[in-house]
Amino acid sequence: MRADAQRNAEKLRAAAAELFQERGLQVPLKEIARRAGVSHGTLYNLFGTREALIDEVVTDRAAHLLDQVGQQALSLEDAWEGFTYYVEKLCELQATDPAVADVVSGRYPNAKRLMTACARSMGAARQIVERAHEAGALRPDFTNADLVFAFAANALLARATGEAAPSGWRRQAAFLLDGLRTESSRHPLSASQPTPQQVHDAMASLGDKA
Amino acid sequence: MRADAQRNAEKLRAAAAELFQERGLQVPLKEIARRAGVSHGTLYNLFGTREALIDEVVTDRAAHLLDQVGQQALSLEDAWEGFTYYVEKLCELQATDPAVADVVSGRYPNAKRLMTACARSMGAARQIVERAHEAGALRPDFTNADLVFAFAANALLARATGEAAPSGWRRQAAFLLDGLRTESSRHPLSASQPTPQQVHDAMASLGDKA
DNA sequence: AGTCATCTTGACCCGCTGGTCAACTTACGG
DNA sequence: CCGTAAGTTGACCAGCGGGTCAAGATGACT
Repeated sequence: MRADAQRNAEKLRAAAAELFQERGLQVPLKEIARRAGVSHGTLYNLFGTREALIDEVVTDRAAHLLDQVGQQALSLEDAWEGFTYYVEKLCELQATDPAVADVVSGRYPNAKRLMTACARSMGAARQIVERAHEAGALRPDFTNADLVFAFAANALLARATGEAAPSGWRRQAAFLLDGLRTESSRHPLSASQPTPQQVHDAMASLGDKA
Repeated sequence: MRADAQRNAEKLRAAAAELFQERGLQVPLKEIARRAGVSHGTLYNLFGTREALIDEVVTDRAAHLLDQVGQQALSLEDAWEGFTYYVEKLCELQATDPAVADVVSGRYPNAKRLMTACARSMGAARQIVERAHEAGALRPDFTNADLVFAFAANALLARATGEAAPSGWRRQAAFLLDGLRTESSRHPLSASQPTPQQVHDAMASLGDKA
């Protein structure tokens, strides 16, 4: 690789990192090129696809953040505290950082490294939910899939209302958490669980409409 | 107005009603014209703006549905039952009918009749929340603004995951409701209320991104 | 310095949206 | 039945996004 190409790749990575973080993973590639000060042709040249760029620029940071939150949650003595910490922190991360929100919502199936990081994070979530169940703190009918939907809802709400009402999502998250304690499960759910396939499809299509 | 124009207007209204209901209020106007079997020029001719078309085609049905849910909720003896009925039904309406979801989310400020219907519905919501508060069933720190955000979250989630997991939103709504009972308010909220201005801005910008 | 592979550029393609308007067609009253 | 006002049409404008590629520029090696 020639030195100028190297430099341009670096400029593009920097611009992409900024824009992804500011506006999410769907920012126009041409805009990234513009901010980097190179032609968009060069971007296509050096990275080929959006996914490749994401994988180089977002994956490590996102994986690090997600791992950190998961581990911190598991390191807390109390299982319920760990669970609330996890939910709150992750919601905050989503609200703060659109790139992470998009990662959590799990589209971009072609970004391989990203997907593995995402899977690892899901594992942590499963552990955290399980531990809370075992401690008898989390209502038993709350599943991992429900958590995924909750994060999806939070991501969408935070993105849609984030600028106008920066902590709108926060109260919703708090209300939800209060509804997830064991004591609340007196009132049985009427809606049945979605299948794993449904969860997967739902997440994959998160960004398609609206 | 000439008879053929009348007929075309009718065809356009019918097509618009269908498409709005199927896909929400942002469907391309050209697509409405296509389904109606007329040129898009004619649509602009007869209605001028999207808002005008919405006002003619959506307002009455949406207003009727919203009023009905509100009145039904208030007619229930038990204040808490009324509240849950209202939340559940309205969430269901949003999930079932993208047009109504868009109405509830309150964009399209130029559709005058729609906005007044929307305001009336907000009034009913306020009553329902108040009554639940007075009955001591609803946690005291839950406000009207929170309800608006909850509906926004539900609309976004239902639209994003509706096809893949048609009742994903339902469980979220159920968990939320369980968190809204008075007993749950032991755990005080840390996030402060959004200002009315924030709520307004947040709703106005709901459809802009993502 | 000269040469050639590598790299960059920006014009160009596609499809999608909203929106306008001159030229054509048609309904309807006299 | 015919003239004219009313209505319709589709080509056209502009803007957005993704994506390609021939032509030109430039880094690097001899």
